[in-house]
Amino acid sequence: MPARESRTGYAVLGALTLEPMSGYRLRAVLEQSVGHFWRESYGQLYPTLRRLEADGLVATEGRGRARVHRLTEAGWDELRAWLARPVTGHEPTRDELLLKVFLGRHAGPGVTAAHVAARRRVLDDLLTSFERTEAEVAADPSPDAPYWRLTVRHGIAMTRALRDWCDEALPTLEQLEDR
Amino acid sequence: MPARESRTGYAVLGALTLEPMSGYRLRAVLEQSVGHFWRESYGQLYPTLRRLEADGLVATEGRGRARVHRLTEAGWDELRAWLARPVTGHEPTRDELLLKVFLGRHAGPGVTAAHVAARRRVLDDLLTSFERTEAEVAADPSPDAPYWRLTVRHGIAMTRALRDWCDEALPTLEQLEDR
DNA sequence: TTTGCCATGTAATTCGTTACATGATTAG
DNA sequence: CTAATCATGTAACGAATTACATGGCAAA
Repeated sequence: MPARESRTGYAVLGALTLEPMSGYRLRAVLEQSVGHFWRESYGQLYPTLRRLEADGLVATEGRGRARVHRLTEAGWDELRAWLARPVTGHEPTRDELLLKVFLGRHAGPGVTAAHVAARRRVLDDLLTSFERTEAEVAADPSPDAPYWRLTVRHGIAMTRALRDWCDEALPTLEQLEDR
Repeated sequence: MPARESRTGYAVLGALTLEPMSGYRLRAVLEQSVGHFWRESYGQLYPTLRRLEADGLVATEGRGRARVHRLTEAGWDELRAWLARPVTGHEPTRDELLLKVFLGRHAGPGVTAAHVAARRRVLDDLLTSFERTEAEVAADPSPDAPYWRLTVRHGIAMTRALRDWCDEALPTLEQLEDR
């Protein structure tokens, strides 16, 4: 049994607070807005939409290109109830890079450092991307924008910390291999 | 199809580099050493051990309380080959707290701040625990210890960054609700 | 002798991705 | 007309957790 009830359902309900939209659009919106800490695939999305509709939390209107899903009153209630519930779990995410660092002594010379360097390389780009996003959100007059901004700042903080860790770890690794 | 080949198998092989041990002990060792970024349950562990043995990567010796699993030469080779392969994926972990923050405007007053405060509360304890661990690892003469230490420092860096983010987010949230 | 830890495992269930398959609509 | 995008979905697969079930051994 999974520790978590269907979180995908709540991500969907959450995205539909923005406006009614198609499943396809939903995926794109999720990717652009919460993509840096939450990702959904079609294989999850469509079955979830049907389940939500069966439960009366989402209603589907129109057909063809004009087909959209929207939150029902029950959907809003369910979402608000979920928002009020304590955050469950705090599960450590499995980090493959860290596992390889942990076992680094058994790797060939330079191998682990290369992994860290590879990770390091993407972080600056990620950071500028976050910073551009923050500027956009800061200029967004939507009443949601301040909340969105907090999540972006979270991304910035974590990315910076990770970058600094890489910069600290790389010399250490090189030094370890001098022997 | 999962993006990742069985990472559990490599975690098991990795833990067995320390010494031959039972599945039960394996679980405990994993929890204590890499538990902050990697967690395995018995439901994964035992089937994985059998699979590894069937593949000739692990050999099982003794029986009863004296039963232990150890790495074979093939197991060492497989582990080293995996260590050398680039880290796959960089998947953003689904963060339920962030999703609730993102949707914070739709929550009742104080609700989102309470979630952040709850998270904040555990971080100091976590941090002191990490710092104690770091001191232990720093004093550990094992040739593995410097690598272990890097992963602990990663935990410290991330925890501090998260704590600082909470401290920044809380006043913002309170201010948002003044309206 | 009974409590607790060591030890191994299974069953049910959910989560989630990837690859595949199909078709409508729209812009060039 | 044709390529790209919008749109919906299914099938196969594997990862992973939780709860359950069982038993030996050792110490108090």
